[in-house]
Amino acid sequence: MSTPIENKPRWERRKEDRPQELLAAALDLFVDKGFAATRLTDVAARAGVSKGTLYLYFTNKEDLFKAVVRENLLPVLGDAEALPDTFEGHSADLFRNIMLGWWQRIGDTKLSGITKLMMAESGNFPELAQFYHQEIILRGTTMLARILERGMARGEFRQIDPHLTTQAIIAPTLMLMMSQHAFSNCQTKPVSPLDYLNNFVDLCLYGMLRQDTVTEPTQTTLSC
Amino acid sequence: MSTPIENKPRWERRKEDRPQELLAAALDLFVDKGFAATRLTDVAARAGVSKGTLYLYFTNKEDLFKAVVRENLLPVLGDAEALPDTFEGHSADLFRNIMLGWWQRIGDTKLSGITKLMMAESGNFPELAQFYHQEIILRGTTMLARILERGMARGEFRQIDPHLTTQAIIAPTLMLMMSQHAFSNCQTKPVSPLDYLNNFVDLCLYGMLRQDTVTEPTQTTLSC
DNA sequence: TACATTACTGACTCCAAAGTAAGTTACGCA
DNA sequence: TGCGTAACTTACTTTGGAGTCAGTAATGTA
Repeated sequence: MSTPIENKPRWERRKEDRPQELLAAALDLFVDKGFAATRLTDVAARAGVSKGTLYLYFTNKEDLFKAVVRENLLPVLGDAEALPDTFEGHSADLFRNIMLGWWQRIGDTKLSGITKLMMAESGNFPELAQFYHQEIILRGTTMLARILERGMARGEFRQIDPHLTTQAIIAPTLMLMMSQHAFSNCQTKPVSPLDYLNNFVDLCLYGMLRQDTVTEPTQTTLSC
Repeated sequence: MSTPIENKPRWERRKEDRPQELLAAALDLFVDKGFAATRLTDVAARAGVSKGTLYLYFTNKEDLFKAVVRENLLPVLGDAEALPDTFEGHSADLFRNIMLGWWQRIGDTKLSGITKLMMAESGNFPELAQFYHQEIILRGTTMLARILERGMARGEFRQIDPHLTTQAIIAPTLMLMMSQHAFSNCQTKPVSPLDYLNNFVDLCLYGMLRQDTVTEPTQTTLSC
């Protein structure tokens, strides 16, 4: 209980690790409270350093914020994009694979908080929003659209509008990420993300109508 | 061009209208910048009054914020909830009606911004988040679930999990609302919300699979 | 037209958090 | 073991916006 002779220094020099630790702490707080409501003192404290140290590695609050978004997202790029090219098999399976893999790699990670963050702050940081839109949203939609086109080309999917449908598919995934970080106190019966995703994939593939009563949709909205 | 003799007073007494005008101004700025980044001076200026006037009608910033959310949402409640009881016809039509009506009455309105706002600030205002979750999200999901159950009861929809599917349907609607207020500079090709919604309704009803190849899903996820 | 009332203004205080810089301590190296 | 460097701390200054209040002017009333 009592502290014996402590030879431990009051603090250590860890120049290499500080940035990452500060970024991780900042991500947590930004996601939780938003950009403006986050205090840099708290970020520093969570990273186990003082505020002054933070300013050794980041020039100001905005710089820190941008670094949080960029540094966390860049490592993720490109992994998922290869899969559609090499996959052999029914497009429905490819589709389900991609959705669940996405969840595993990104959604079920601290990274999911960035989505909520960007949604909230995109108006205040236009160029950063541009970056996010270009590097994340656009890449995701493009990859999905290629899967839909693959399915149509192989006669496995009916003729659908790839652009609109992609948007419709991305949306619940983004929502799922965000709902991990919002209304967390309110969820009377929290939905299991995996159940949710699987159910959504079924909905996309099979629709809601009974098979024996189904007719092809009129597709008044196929506008491209 | 030159101002002639001006008898107009420098300001008017409009006790009755001020609150609404202040709320409208606050909604715009809160949605745009978030709670913390919004300056009350700007809110007052946008409403055409000085900051002091704002404090005549609202006790502080948080009070204004709560009023923005509550006052804007309460008038909307209850309208849509009656429809499913009286509707006669195929559940697919009822479903499409509800979705498009919802968009018309709420989504395509300034109210849609509140969704983004609550998503971003729910962590900072727990009781308000509770209110929103209870009075908006829960009501919406309940109504939708009843439509799904109606469809299943009448043999028009296949057996699906009402809870999960409802969540899956609500999500894109919420996203659509939010995307009206985020990344507005980035949309290279902005999607028409109505096209998007119609396409999504088709996706929900008919799925993606070709009808001649379709088989009933395994429904591994029907867990309730 | 003078007066009373009160909606409204705007300059003020105050505080919290961003940002700074002088001082302190860990630690590599002779 | 002592010295020099620089990673880190702490106490400081600055800034910006929330909240206040004494004063001003619009409007109803006699």
